[in-house]
Amino acid sequence: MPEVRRDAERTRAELLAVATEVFAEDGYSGARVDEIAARTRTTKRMIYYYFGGKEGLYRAVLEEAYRGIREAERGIDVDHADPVQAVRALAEVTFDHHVQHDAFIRLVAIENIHRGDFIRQIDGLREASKPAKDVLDEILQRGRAAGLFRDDVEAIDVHLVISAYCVFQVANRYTFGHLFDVDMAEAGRRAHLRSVIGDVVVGWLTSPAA
Amino acid sequence: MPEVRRDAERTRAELLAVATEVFAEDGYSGARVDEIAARTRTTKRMIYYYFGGKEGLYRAVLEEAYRGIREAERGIDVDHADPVQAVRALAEVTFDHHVQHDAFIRLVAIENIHRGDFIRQIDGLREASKPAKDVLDEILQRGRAAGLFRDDVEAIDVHLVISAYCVFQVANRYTFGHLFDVDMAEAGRRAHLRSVIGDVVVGWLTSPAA
Amino acid sequence: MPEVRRDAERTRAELLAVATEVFAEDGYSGARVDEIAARTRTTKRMIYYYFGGKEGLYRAVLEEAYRGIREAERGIDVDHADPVQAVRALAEVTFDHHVQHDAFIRLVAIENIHRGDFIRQIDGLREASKPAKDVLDEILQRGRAAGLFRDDVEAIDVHLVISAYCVFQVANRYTFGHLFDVDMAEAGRRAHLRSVIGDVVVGWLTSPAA
Amino acid sequence: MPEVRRDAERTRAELLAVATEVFAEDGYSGARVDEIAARTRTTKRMIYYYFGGKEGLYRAVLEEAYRGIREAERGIDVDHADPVQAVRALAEVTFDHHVQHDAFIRLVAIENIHRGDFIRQIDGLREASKPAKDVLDEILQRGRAAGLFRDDVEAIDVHLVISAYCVFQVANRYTFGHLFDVDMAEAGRRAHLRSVIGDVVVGWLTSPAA
DNA sequence: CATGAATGAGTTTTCATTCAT
DNA sequence: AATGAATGAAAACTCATTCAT
Repeated sequence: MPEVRRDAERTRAELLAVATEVFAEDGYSGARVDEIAARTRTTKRMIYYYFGGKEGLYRAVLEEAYRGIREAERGIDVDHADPVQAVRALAEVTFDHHVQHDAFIRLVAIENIHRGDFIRQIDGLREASKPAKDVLDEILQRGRAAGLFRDDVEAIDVHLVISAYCVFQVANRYTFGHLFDVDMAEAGRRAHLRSVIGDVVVGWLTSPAA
Repeated sequence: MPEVRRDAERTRAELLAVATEVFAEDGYSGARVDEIAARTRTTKRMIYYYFGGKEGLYRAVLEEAYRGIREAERGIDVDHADPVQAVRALAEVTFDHHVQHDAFIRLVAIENIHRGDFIRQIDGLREASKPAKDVLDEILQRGRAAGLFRDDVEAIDVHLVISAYCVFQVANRYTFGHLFDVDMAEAGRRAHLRSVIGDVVVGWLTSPAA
Repeated sequence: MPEVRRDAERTRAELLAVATEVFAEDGYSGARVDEIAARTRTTKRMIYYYFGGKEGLYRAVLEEAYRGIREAERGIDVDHADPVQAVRALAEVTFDHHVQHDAFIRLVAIENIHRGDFIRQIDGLREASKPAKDVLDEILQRGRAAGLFRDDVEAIDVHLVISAYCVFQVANRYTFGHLFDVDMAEAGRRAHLRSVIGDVVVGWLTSPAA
Repeated sequence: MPEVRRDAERTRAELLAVATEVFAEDGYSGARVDEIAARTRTTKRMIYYYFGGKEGLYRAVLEEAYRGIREAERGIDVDHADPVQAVRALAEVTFDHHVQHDAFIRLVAIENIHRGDFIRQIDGLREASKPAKDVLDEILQRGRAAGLFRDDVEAIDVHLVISAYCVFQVANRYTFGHLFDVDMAEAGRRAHLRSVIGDVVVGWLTSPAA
């Protein structure tokens, strides 16, 4: 394996890692190509060499971030026999996952500000997102079959409820925290927040259908 | 009545209105002072005259936006005798409210990217946010007293669940919609989404305490 | 006497006083019309009304400052019978005068940066400057007649030596003080500096002609 | 030897040279970044690249100017055996030096208008200024030892007297020249002015102590 | 692959001055 | 005589990108 090649990979990876931080921190427009390069062992020129420019770098960051997240999600395994326990565990694990991936959530918020213009250009992302829903699907089916869950709720809706809660509690913690004078990141409060989403989903799913 | 004074107000207001649009559209860094001025009957110079600069203008936009939203919220009135009906109505009205104030939600997302640096500098916002929680408080108390609601849930948590759902469904609709191939803004889907948050909250609150 | 007229005078005088401070502080280019107006009870518009603009105001400031200084100088009276005592007294009084009129000296420095462009436009200044030399002339004549002073020194040269020393010690005190690590404005140092110029002039004048 | 590197030096040096002229001519506030760039083979952008901004450029100009002057001063050599001749020569050489460095003196005046704010930020300037005093110290000591000079005069005071005269005669020549109707730069006048400072210092130092 | 220098178009900000009343 | 609002030209500064080596 040519060592040059390896350096190239390393350079690319370093650029990507730093760019992820900077874009997550300052947004697309707020991020500075100069700053990204400066935090690296390489020079600005390499951004153009490897990624074609600022936009290409941002796209690469977004893609890499989604891939990393999906990878991490695959590690999530919720094989409780009891569907109620399973869905609560899934909610909690999702919660933890979001807390741990603050930078990713910021990138997603930024991408939404841009109306998803860049994410649409990334291939294969949709496929990678399927498993998230499939796991839920399976739990819901078991729950319904056991007469534990109401039968008018679809996996995508449950996923939406869980995602919304988990994302919001990280992404909007500054404004929400300020307005209601709570520190959303403080340990005790976090534990409480974590328990709430489980209660919400279980309470909802186990209530009688409308 | 001095007409001069009124022109000043008009200039200021126009600047603020246009700036709200532009900041919501492009973010703080992405917004261009030139563009804001160009969409106005005045010149760039007036931004500095009235707001001191780009940052001052952004701050004024944020403040004005929050004030407008709180004002609108005060119009929300949910006086159902039945607590269950009341909380569902509140969730749905909140949902509608968010759908209607897309620009505001974008501003809030932008402000969270900036870690709430500017919102903290605006006085009196916290006070204005209190009513939102108070309305819920009252409904919950009635629900608990009637033995309809579980008694281990606080108003702030309900508010969080509702807000998270309503905000997410607007703010993250581009990425979520893309990944799961749904148009979050399409009428039928919107109606469904609207009914879900009611189900979630009612199901949760009427389920047995943990 | 119409009161309006009096207010006008007061406004003009206030503008002039503030402008003197600001120009002396920041130089011609560095001074801000807005700042001058803001420190006044009137508005910017009055600067244009009374002085035609920034330049006119500066010219008025310069003229007024020179007039004030010449006025003050006329109060200087050195009628010692002894020419040696007289010239020393004059040097010391001049020293004190400069120390007291820091702002004026700054204005003169500023005007010299502008190569005296504005001072040349002020009429009658030359006439007002004559007395300064005349006083010296008289002392020198008495000193020469008494055989105390060398006879190859002219009043203008003595005036130059005294002025140079007195002005420099005020005007250049920041750079000179910094480079040689002394505080030129400290009381003890000031007293010493004051005595030096007397020694210099007396020593020079009483030394044998070349 | 990389020619690229040399271009960088050339660009920097050219910028500095032109900036020196422009700042000396128009003062800090009066100088225009655009004008400096225009007189150069590079663009305005390079000022920010190399000096960070207008202020950084001004600071660099000031530092460079002082260094150049001190360098030139080191060339001044006054090794007359006779202390009287030596001190007169020093005064005259200093006079010539000031006449030749008009731009530097203007910069110093400008810096004093700014109360020495920038000079204080330049390291090592104090050290570089020491030799000026040391040369005088040595001459004075020899003069006192030979019984030629009064023994109550310190080197710093002599330096002040000489500097004040030489600087004033250049820096304030416009106002002084106008008020007393003399052309301070005319050759005959210059020669006379030059002889005066020698007379002053020698007369002073050789006069009896107070 | 790598790098420091350079660039031009754009972006924010400032300022003396004038207008309408 | 006075005032707040408004202006346009100019000034400082920034940024993504490219060049020469």
